[in-house]
Amino acid sequence: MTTPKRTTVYDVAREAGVAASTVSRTFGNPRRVNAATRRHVLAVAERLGYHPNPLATALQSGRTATVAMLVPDIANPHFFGTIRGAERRATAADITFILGFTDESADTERDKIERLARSVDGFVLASSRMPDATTADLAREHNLALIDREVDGLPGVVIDNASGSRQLVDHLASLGHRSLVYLSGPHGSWLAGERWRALSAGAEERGIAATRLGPFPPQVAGGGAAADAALVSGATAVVAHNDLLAIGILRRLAERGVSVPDQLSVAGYDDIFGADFCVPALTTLAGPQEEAGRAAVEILLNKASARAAEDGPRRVVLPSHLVIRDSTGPAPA
Amino acid sequence: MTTPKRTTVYDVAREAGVAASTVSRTFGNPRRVNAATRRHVLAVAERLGYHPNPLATALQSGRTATVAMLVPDIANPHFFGTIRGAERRATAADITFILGFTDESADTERDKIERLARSVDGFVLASSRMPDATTADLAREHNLALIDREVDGLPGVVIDNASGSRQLVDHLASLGHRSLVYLSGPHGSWLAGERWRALSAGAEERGIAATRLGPFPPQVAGGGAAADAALVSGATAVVAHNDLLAIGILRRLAERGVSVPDQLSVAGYDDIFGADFCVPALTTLAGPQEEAGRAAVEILLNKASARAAEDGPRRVVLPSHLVIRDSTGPAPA
DNA sequence: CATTGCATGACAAGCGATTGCCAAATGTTG
DNA sequence: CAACATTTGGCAATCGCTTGTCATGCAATG
Repeated sequence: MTTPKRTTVYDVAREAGVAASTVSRTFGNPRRVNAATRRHVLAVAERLGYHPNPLATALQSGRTATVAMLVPDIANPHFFGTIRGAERRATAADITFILGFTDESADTERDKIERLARSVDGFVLASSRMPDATTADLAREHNLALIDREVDGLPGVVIDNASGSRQLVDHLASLGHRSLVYLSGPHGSWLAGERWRALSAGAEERGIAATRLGPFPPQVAGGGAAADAALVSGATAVVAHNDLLAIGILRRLAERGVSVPDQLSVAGYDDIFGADFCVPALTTLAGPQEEAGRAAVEILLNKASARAAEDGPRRVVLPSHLVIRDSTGPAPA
Repeated sequence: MTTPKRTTVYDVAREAGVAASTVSRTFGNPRRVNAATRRHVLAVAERLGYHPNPLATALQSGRTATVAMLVPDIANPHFFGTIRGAERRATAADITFILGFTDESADTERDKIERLARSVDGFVLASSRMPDATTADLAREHNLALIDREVDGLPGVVIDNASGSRQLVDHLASLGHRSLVYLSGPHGSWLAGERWRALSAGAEERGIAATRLGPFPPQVAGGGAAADAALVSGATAVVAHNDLLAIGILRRLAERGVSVPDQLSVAGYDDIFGADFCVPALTTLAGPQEEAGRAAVEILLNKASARAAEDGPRRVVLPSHLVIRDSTGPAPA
């Protein structure tokens, strides 16, 4: 169970006939040690089964070789890809990956950050629920990379919702729709604001009416109320805040005998697991989720190492693309 | 970004007029310090914004207050619940939660364990792919809790597949099916063996024929081959290794114009996200996923603290229940 | 009132690395 | 061959906290 006695730098040093510092440098700063010596030390280390103790390393150096990712809720398949991308990137760089859920709560988020502060080199905040000011404050003390969220001056990666939403509007417009309704996500959600902004701007351009309803909980369960609200609105197309909500809407519409897309078109965001096999299959805006997670960790890693050429926070915008399936169709006559 | 200077036990000690050890005990061993002193120290700590450095604590004490969970692949929604349950339980106990993916590889799994060994108090291994011997070896040096896997002498939690599979067989038998085929998961999968064992035993009892085909990759993409194989077998009911595979099968059958459940009944395991809204909605064996994750972490925590009353490895068996939906029906005449 | 027993708190030695500084060894150059 | 520039390796302090050991002061006991 518990290890009796681990081999340390000293064991290796003694066995190899060098100083402990040399062993340390062999691992952490190889160019400071002679190639031959290095090889020898590594061989001895190998033979003794030595691995540097990450805690001791972190304590002294301040580098923990660990990043933490905070996600609102794992119940949303949307985050799978992002989580996986982040984990993969971290692992590839020999970085330990900590995952936490914030239950959609800004307080929990903040709390977890404080709690983990000393144990990690940085945080990936996915769809953070914290207000701008709080986030900016935290960024002063911690290394942050945001996903799907923009805060002035902070680095991060977003999936291009603006142009994606335009595509969505164009798609609907081309099908003859003259009015659409956006069923909004959580109140404080940056993404919801962003999407609505793009949607309404696009709608105006195309000369079609756009209204916003909500907020609705961005879950399948939120679909009931959302669908009913959409029906009352009289619009011929609904754009849901995300696929979870859209799927819930499809269900409710089926229950109420509203035919999709004949009577009403429905679209979502994220292209989550299941979006292709619900009925009808969902038209949705897809983005490179995994890439987003990867890029966010990348940002963290870069900031940690070369803080050179830092001409501003690193911002990454990833392209989105519209996946047209069966839930959208010509506007009813 | 980087903290300039953190407050330490010494700062607090000086400010509070006590020894550093007293401050330390105030946090780690409260009963060793006078209530009044304790209150005072805590107040000072609060005022100074002091939090013990988890790394330093871990380095000295050997307790890291961290657990790691290793999961084959996050692409399978099946694991969401388990991950979430584990994270919740850990967080509730003020334990940091590390998540890693093993890509269905025993080597990766083993490697990650070695790598994290010093940084965590224990591992939750979900659907571990490692052979029994390896697992037992590792358990000698590390604190393990298995999920959905049984290895002699090791603690863990499983969802009762045996009785669940019986329920499944009974359900099919009662619908008049006289032959079923099990489309098996990965070759080395303990779960696959377990399910087949229970399925075939149950089938024999009910006097119906059971065959096993595969292995198939336990993913939606594996469904094509699986469905075709099932059709050739001539059985009237197929039981897929998991819902992912089952959903893939449903798709393929739809493509081929085979009507489910009229011509063929299909069932899966796990009751994953989407199992209720695929077409037809999937009959599947559901289990308390979240509870499993929670229980596994619990085991780890108990082992770490009270290693008393240890009359054997702790084993938890969680009940499963059959969710009957539309993908199973009367056997064709 | 002297004695014994406890509960507290202080000291100091680690836990296992990293790293600034300096000395020795090596190689280069005139 | 002397003089100097570079490497390379070693010493020792340090990161922030835990914990065994021991001294102290107090209350309880006879």
